[in-house]
Amino acid sequence: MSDSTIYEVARLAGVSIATVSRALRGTGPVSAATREKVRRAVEELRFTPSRLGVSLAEGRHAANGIVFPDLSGPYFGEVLLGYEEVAADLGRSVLILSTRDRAGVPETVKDLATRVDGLVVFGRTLPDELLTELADSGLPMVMLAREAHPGTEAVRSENADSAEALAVHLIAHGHRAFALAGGHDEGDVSRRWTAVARTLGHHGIDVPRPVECPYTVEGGYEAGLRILPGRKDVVMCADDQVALGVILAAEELGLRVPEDVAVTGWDDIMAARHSRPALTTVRQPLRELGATAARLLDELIAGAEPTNTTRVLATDLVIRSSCGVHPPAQQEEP
Amino acid sequence: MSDSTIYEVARLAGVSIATVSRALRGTGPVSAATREKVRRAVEELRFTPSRLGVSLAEGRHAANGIVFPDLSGPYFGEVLLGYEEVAADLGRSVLILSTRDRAGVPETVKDLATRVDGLVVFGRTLPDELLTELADSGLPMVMLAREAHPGTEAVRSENADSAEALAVHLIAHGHRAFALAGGHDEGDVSRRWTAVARTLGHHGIDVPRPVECPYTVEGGYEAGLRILPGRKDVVMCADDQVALGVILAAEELGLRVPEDVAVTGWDDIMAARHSRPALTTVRQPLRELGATAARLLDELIAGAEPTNTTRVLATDLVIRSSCGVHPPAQQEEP
DNA sequence: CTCGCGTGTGTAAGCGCTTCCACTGCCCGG
DNA sequence: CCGGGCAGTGGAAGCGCTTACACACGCGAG
Repeated sequence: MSDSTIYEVARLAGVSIATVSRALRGTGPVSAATREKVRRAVEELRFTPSRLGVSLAEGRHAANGIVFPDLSGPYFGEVLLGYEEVAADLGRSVLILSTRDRAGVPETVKDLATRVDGLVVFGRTLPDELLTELADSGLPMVMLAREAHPGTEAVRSENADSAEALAVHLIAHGHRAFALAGGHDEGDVSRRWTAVARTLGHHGIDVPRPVECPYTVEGGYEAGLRILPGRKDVVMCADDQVALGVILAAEELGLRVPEDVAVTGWDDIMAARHSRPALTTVRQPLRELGATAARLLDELIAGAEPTNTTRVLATDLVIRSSCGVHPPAQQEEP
Repeated sequence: MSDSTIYEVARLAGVSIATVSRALRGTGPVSAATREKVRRAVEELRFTPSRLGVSLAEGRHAANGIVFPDLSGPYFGEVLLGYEEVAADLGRSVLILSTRDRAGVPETVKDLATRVDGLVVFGRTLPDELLTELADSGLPMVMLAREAHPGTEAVRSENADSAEALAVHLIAHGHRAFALAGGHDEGDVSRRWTAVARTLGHHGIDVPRPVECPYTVEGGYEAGLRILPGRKDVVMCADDQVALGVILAAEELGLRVPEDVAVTGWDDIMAARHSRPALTTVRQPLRELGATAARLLDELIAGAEPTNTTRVLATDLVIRSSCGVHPPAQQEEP
């Protein structure tokens, strides 16, 4: 971009750069005649102020960052969508960083931090020391899908109550032999499994140990192959992708869902609605999660003090057919 | 971010800022003792160079932008994933901009352009004049999922041959009454429909006019309700989401897929594999599309001259059950 | 006829960095 | 014993902008 600079505009308009700046931003008084001269010069040179110069002088970037572990699957895309939308409305650009397993993440994140006015960080994407270091440096930060770290805000969706409601529904179906698919040390999921365990306990049902697996269809498939030969009534999965994988495994093993084994997911991704059997799951307000994070971050950037508080967004239990047979009236449109 | 500056590091280390810079970047000679003093000062102050200062001095941003119409649905997320991955490996940050229907897009894009070294633009997201203006200003640009605009590179996936292969397959199934769901003025899709029309023509089959609809499940559902009462054998859809919607509409109308009507998609999103019937579709290498764009852009930024060339990536015809009944051997794992 | 003030404009000081250029020692070959 | 060269370092310009401050001018009030 060999763009023209404010100096060339000033020269062409026959004024000083200060006047050009004032005319363009509407700060300070500028006579109508001058304003017009500047306007013409800007047009002729196709001048757009360099963001670098502006940011350096203003001391702000007008940009936000967001850090997530991976962009695959529908989950992060949806959240990002809500985030970008609000950020754009607030006049801020969005920088994304997907950490995956990549090495050198701390350096990359610190570099990102010098490009933005604030950062949204997903779940356990970054080590706690790094979060502390960033927060201590005064960088506004919002945590997503986890509890607030000291010096930040946070937003996640509800876990325990929904998990309990789902478990209760499954018990009402008559299911007694439960299995859990998907690792459990991560914040959100462990919260759900804890609630499920409590509920099962209340009903005198054996509490299974979660079978760890990656949160992908393949991961669910592998987990399903390990779990299903154990003659379970129902497999509760950490998310919808895992559930889809478990259903695939069930098919492979000649088991019918939900007649032989029920399966539930979490998130309500698009495929959950279209799969057969359609997936019983818990809908998270993904876009709203992103949008809320963007708004919280904006408040912090505007100067609000971090409250170390976690907002909790409500979820919806979505009953479809994968959890057992329902009387028609009870079923949602598939 | 009240970060420390290179001046504070220099003072603490007892050297000049020039030396600090050289020590940190490894340009120019620095004695081991000095290097160590600088290292310690950097550590103590937790110094990370301001990207703003670096970029302004270097005259480059080490960042790429990407502009797409919308982030909803799996399509863009996957492409973005491939793009971000390669960009990150090349040491570049990624700025995203989703235009949606928002007003003031040209201004926003121009602002974005001053934050990056190069831009990837999706399909027909931006008006041609704007593309020309950006290209003329010397901004390296890569077009995605469309033909190259003058002064740019482009990458898309193959359309005509795959569309023909799909049509041939459907004809072999015995289908004769074709319908097309999904608008057709957009580049990629119109290319496919043209190829389908040619193929049908060769076989003496009536060429239907595409029924316009948004590329969403809802759009497909609406289109399906309009199309299906017309007693068609097969509905070819602009993408998988539309196809899923048409299947929903078929169900609503009491039609069985594929026995009463066959349905095909395009893209091979996750839901295509898990829906029942599983969707016959054409797999686009979405991540590879993004990755290729990132690499092309990097070459342009490195100084390569734009060739106005369009790379075409190969697709895969994915035969599943929504297009008709196959002998078991012919079917892909669902 | 002044003084004071508001309007309109220019000058210049940063913002945080990179890098060209100049300078100081010191070592080594002649 | 001397000059050339080089390792090591600092000074300062410059990247493109915003804005505090200074200044000039014209006007109405005293």
